Amino acid sequence: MIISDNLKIYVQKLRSSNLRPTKQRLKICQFLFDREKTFHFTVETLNKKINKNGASKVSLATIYNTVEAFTSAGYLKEILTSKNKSYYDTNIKSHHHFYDEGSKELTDIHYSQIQLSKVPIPPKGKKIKNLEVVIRIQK
Amino acid sequence: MIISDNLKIYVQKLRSSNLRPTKQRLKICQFLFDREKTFHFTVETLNKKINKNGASKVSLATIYNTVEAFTSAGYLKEILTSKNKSYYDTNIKSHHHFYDEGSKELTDIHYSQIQLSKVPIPPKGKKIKNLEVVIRIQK
DNA sequence: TTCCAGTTTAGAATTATTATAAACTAGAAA
DNA sequence: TTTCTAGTTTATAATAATTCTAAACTGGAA
Ligand SMILES: [Mn+2]
Ligand SMILES: [Mn+2]
Ligand SMILES: [Zn+2]
Ligand SMILES: [Zn+2]
Repeated sequence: MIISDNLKIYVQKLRSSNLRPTKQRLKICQFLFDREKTFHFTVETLNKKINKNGASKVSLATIYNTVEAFTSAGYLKEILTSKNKSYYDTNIKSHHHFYDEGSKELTDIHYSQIQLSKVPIPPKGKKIKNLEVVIRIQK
Repeated sequence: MIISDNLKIYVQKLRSSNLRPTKQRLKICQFLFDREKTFHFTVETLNKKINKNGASKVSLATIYNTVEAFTSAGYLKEILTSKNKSYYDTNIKSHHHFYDEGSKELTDIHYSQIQLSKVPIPPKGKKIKNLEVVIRIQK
């Protein structure tokens, strides 16, 4: 079901995340990366979608492990915005978000849409790891 | 142990949060608000400190309930920065933070220390609820 | 083809948080 | 003051997200 060009890319992504290309992991890759547009998800939604139509099942543990490995390797971005649940993003370019507190959905804000004209210097010996803004919105 | 001036303030804070001034809640107030400087905490650290030296105990449920009520009433600010735990701030003025991923500690950034010279318009029918920046730092 | 380190998986464990329900109490009213 | 009751406290159970475990399974090197 995976066209061979993409297969190579997925195998490469897995290998460089220190993961062997198994059929479960390739199924996850296909769902995450075989798309025109990037998207946001939680482990809960990913698990439901991956295991929707019968065929073979992928365990929740494998989904957690793979998402975690891809996040460490930089193929997914984790977005901390919600009290009890982690969100992930297949858009790994640095960018900002709206977070709708009603629908609990994230929307991308292109990096150039926010300009920080003044940023403080971090404490001695510390470096800025990440400066992405989450703007909370509601009705 | 609570000087009477502060007592009045605490009773007022509790009443306006729709809470009766009980001795457990006053103990929490004293710990949170009887200080020169504001500070950041988690429910876990607050519970430990409140119940450190013997005397009378305050249950974890009461701590959760009181913190939640003060947050809704605007006497505490909740800061979502960590995957599995909520942080709270007794500094309720709008301001930004450094979050140290090593020590897991928050540091205030005065509101004027960050200047956003360009901010996107929220989607139709939505308003910006909050625009406070968390800058992740590490060694 | 063999073989084993790496993998998958179901289920248990952990952690933060929220809910429950019985015993207690603040404070209004008698 | 005493009574009375709605609100409160508390221990404990329940829930939800996440992480761990250990036994069965398999990718791929040799
Ligand atoms: Mn939680
Ligand atoms: Mn959790
Ligand atoms: Zn995004
Ligand atoms: Zn602060």
